[in-house]
Amino acid sequence: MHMHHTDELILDPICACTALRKASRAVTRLYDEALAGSFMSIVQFSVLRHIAREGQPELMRLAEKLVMDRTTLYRALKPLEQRGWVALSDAAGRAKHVALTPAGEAALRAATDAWRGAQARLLGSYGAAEWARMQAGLARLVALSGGLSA
Amino acid sequence: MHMHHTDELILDPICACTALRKASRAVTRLYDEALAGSFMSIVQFSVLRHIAREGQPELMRLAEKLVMDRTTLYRALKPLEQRGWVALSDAAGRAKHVALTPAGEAALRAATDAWRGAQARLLGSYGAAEWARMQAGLARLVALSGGLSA
DNA sequence: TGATAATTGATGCATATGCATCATACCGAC
DNA sequence: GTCGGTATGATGCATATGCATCAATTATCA
Repeated sequence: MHMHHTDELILDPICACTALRKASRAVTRLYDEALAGSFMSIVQFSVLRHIAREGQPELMRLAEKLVMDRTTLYRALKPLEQRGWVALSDAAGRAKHVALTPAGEAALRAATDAWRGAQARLLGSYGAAEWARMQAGLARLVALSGGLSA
Repeated sequence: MHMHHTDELILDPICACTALRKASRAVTRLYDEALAGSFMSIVQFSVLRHIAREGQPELMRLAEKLVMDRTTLYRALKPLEQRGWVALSDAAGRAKHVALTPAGEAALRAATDAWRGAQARLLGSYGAAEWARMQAGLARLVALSGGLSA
């Protein structure tokens, strides 16, 4: 049997992070395709949806919920603000809040149909029960990672 | 009970893509921290590891294995090439191959220790058996997404 | 063989991602 | 009230991500 001279490098098991990132990329592609007609990415959809869910969250609180770096969120909000989908409070010196505008609500509502289609297709194939377990596992990974890194 | 006027937007279940991306970000942070001393990110580690595993893969083949867009991989390789960790064949007109250089092998070997630590910490907390199931599910999501999107 | 299709690499564009850093504002201890 | 620590937002930097597009090359088939 042929052996590479780097074989000792590949005896370790699959990288958990890499496996997650691969799945994340593959599924992101699927959802982005579904949302293309709604003129937003799944990332933007996710941000809008979290804002809708939270009401008028502080930026930091929103970043935590999204498991995003602060600065990543701040800049992700800019195109949404430019399109008039979200509005930032500029309370001087205090934590800013972000809220959906009516246009943002309309955009989110319209995109939700496309999103629901992608979600149904994927989870219909994957299996709802299996997905429930996966979802719980993913949430646990987030919690664990927070504890292990911070 | 207080109701937001956007309540009808948030009745849908959790977004599978968003859940994956959150976990991906959280775990990426963990692994990037662990690899910081090795002067590479988990993405770069992942690319190097796949090259080691494949030998001298064609760029396209490598991108598929990594579930990456072609162009993302091409550009991810540039800093690795500049550091002398990988070498690209420039066979005129034909598919290029990429291979680890001795320096690349050394860097990968050195980083593998740090990686193994992060992996052990995370999976030790998460549970090896549960992780095996998660890993199988992630692979299935990749396969399903490929089928559903292409 | 010659036209056409598929593959591959490269680049422009836009956004995503997170770290380090800075400035400001807030808060708690004293 | 002041000082020091913390929280928050902003920005520079580097890389990640993927789409659209173009050029060149290879494969296919009539």
